[in-house]
Amino acid sequence: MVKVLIIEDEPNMVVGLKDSCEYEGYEVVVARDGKEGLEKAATEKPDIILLDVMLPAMSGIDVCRTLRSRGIETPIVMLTARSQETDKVVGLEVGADDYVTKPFSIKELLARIRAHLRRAARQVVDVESFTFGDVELNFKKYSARKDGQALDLSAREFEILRYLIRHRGEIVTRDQLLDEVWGYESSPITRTVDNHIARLRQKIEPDPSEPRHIVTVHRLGYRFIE
Amino acid sequence: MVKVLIIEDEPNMVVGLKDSCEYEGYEVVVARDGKEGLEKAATEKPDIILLDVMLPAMSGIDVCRTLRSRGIETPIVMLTARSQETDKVVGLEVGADDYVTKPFSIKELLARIRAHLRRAARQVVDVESFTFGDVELNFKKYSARKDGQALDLSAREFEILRYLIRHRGEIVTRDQLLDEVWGYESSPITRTVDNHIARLRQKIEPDPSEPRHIVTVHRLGYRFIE
DNA sequence: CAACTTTTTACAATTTATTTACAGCGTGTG
DNA sequence: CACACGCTGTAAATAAATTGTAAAAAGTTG
Repeated sequence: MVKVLIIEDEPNMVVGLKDSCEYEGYEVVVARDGKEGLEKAATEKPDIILLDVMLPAMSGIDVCRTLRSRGIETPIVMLTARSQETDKVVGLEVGADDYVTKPFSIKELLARIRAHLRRAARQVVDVESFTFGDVELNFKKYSARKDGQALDLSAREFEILRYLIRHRGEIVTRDQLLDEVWGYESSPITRTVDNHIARLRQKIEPDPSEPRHIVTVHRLGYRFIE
Repeated sequence: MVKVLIIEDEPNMVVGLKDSCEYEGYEVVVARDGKEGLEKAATEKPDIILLDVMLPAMSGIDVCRTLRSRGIETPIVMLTARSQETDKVVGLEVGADDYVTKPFSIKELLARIRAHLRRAARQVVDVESFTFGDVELNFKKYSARKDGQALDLSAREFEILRYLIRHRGEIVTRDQLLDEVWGYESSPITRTVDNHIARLRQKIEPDPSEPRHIVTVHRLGYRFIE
């Protein structure tokens, strides 16, 4: 069973989050301040942590930094009333995985939680490098080669490839990619994915006009084949 | 036999619902308040639940939320006198499958119940892959083979096959296919279905001019036979 | 600001879906 | 049994939806 640790002092917020998470079928543990949060993160071993930035005594930023410094790699979603960009940057720098600004829709938050849990679950079987055709990828170093030659891929391109490879053989929809690679909740009609795929094909396919690795499945999406 | 749990306190309503359901051939269990409802949902294992929003002590919303949080996935149809949109939204958010506002026609309610039961029944027998004759389908990967050879089916063709297979042995009308596969509400006269069936036969039948799997039932529709 | 990456836009190319048209079939009737 | 009439099969034409991709616009980064 999935366990969620909520570190939040504002009672109304706690109730709302707790109910939503329990409704989602998660087990919930609540901590009212940073100190308690640190303790419970260690003892309860939650699968994900929802962390308010504004806490009495010890700020969420500090809690997050401390957790990471202790080697705890549980996904952390930061919650805040402030919408300043700087906060977001600090939060992510300090090791949070996601950052949600109040007021947020519960639906969106739950979706993000699901995404993190999915990602975390998958990481176990994740590989550091992957080779197909004459392409060689190193996900840890973000480096790639084709025919032994250095190949220049952007961060986004790497993420797309990583996702496709994780799901190789399966059909991956554009929505799925937008959700998981871009982190978008709902997708307006956009051709972004197609464009990235096209560029990727130019880079990795032996013959981009006749893709062998990133195959399109009409009406459904794409499929990666080794 | 289909069992319906009615959670409702108003006696007249109970009688009306009970009679209608029994006339429809369902077995009926009644709970007079939320607490009793929760108990019976667990002990009686109904196939569907009709739940009044206005209940003494514990509201229908709470009952619904609790049921879902306990992992009970039985279809829930909420009944209410209020017609505010907000109620509806809350109801559906909290995990109800449908929402009917009083006064409602019994006929409509029964139709909705049937729809939910159909849907629920289908989910159980759903498969990831299916084999018949020398054809092998994988609905998850949207891949197909015939005689071991890759077979190219469009997304729509897959959906038609999926529907036929779910209802194998039964007669499936063109309207049914248009409704369920195409999502069309009402169907003007069209030969679309016939054309798709013809194309499917070309692809999957050993001898398309003498169909063995997708058989036409004159004046009624088609029937899938393994 | 300059170099780069990402996203949007626009339109062509491709694939799939639908309609049309007509031949042939099934069935009930005189 | 022939014949009418609605039902079905299906090729071909037409329409619609989906995808590829270049180029422009917007956004990022150092």
